Amino acid sequence: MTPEEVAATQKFKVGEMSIAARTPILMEGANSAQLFTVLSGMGLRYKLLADGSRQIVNFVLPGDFIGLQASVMGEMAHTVEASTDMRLCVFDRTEFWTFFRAHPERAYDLTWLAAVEERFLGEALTALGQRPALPRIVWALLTIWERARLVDLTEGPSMPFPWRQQDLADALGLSLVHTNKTLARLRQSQLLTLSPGKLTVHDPEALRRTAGIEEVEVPQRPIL
Amino acid sequence: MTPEEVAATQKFKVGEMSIAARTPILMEGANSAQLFTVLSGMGLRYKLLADGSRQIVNFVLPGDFIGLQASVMGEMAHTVEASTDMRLCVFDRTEFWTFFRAHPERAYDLTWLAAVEERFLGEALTALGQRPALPRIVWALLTIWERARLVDLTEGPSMPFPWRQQDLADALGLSLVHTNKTLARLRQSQLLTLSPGKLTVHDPEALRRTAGIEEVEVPQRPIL
DNA sequence: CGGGAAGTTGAAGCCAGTCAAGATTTGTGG
DNA sequence: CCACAAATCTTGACTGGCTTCAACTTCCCG
Repeated sequence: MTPEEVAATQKFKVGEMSIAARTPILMEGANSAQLFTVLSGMGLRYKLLADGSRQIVNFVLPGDFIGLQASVMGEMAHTVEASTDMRLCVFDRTEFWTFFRAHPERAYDLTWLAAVEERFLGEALTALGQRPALPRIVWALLTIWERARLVDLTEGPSMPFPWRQQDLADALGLSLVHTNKTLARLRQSQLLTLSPGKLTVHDPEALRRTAGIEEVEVPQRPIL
Repeated sequence: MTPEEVAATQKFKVGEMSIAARTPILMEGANSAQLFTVLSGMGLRYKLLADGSRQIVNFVLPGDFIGLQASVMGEMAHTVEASTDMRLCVFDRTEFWTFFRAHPERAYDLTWLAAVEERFLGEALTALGQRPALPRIVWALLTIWERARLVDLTEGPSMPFPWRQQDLADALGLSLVHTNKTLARLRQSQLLTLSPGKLTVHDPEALRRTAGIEEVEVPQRPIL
């Protein structure tokens, strides 16, 4: 961005906002007047079904954009919830589109962000549809870990992991019990350790090989 | 669109193109100079894995937009292939962005299309992650059927279905055998008939109930 | 220190995968 | 127009990865 663009973007930032852990940010079906960029903290996107089951659609990290669906389609297709305390950059929806009409490059970035999410969901779908439990879990954790690296959340091989095993299970379409047992196997193989609050990836290369994963490529993306 | 907008859009249409059934339109990893809107015919989006398995990411119907990922991220994350003969409206990528800078409303539409795809993939992920085989198949077929209705491909309760059972299986993460047996059960229950080339939905309401699906809502979306 | 949430582990059962063979349809060359 | 081959669909039998059920342990936090 040029300095002028940054200034213009700043002008449309309504403010910042703190959210406590375990609090919903946007609910499924909501048509919020606000949009957010995550400044810090982590969260979850999920859908709830009538029978009480839950599908976690993605994990939310700093830099993520929240509320695009509501802006463009009129309502969110999933709920977004804070897993840790979060700080959000708040934009106003109406101003937002005014801003975009004036800055087509930002519209391009927005489309880019949507395309990145689409791409990720395609990969997630492939993991759920085609991979057995162990490679599926490896794929998910490696992907989160790579994303965390890009936003500097890692300390060497480790990163904060504020999610429960139940969350991971709900993301991957596995039962909690099987998820737990598979994580135990991974821990014993010394390739990866998931302990409460912390994920450590000891050998990404070996993990990729044992799980038959070609590569975990997190695409470059713009930040608003 | 206003008449002027239609005219401007027409100007950036490079031409039309016919594609034979079973021909790839855009390959995974490709960075095409062209974008397409489907005028007629049906296709598939899919990803291939190293072990030879295949995940079908979506079914392609008239009105669908192809090539957004390559435009914005530099490469396609999946392959798009024609299942029937198709006619495509061709746009040039470079001109395209020029056009969009001049017409922000079209940029809005593009983002909308990306958001619709993101929403669909979230629902597909939920189906694969949370639903057993029978409701999963019902969800997929009802969704395709509703989409087909919106573009007037249905004749009463029926629609052309150019895909094999193997395609459906690869879309839903099920084996061909189990897909076949589940389809047989649905046929016997008189709710739905899938025969080669033709899908007939006899009782959408009852299907939704037996499959525990709240509603199949295909969001409104712009067409370029 | 007590209670609730999260993590762990074992046992039993089932949904869906795999293997295998046959039936049906489609396409094609003689 | 027929005959053969290839692709797709169908069905049965067996197997196994994952789910469910259940109990126990560990970790927090008030």
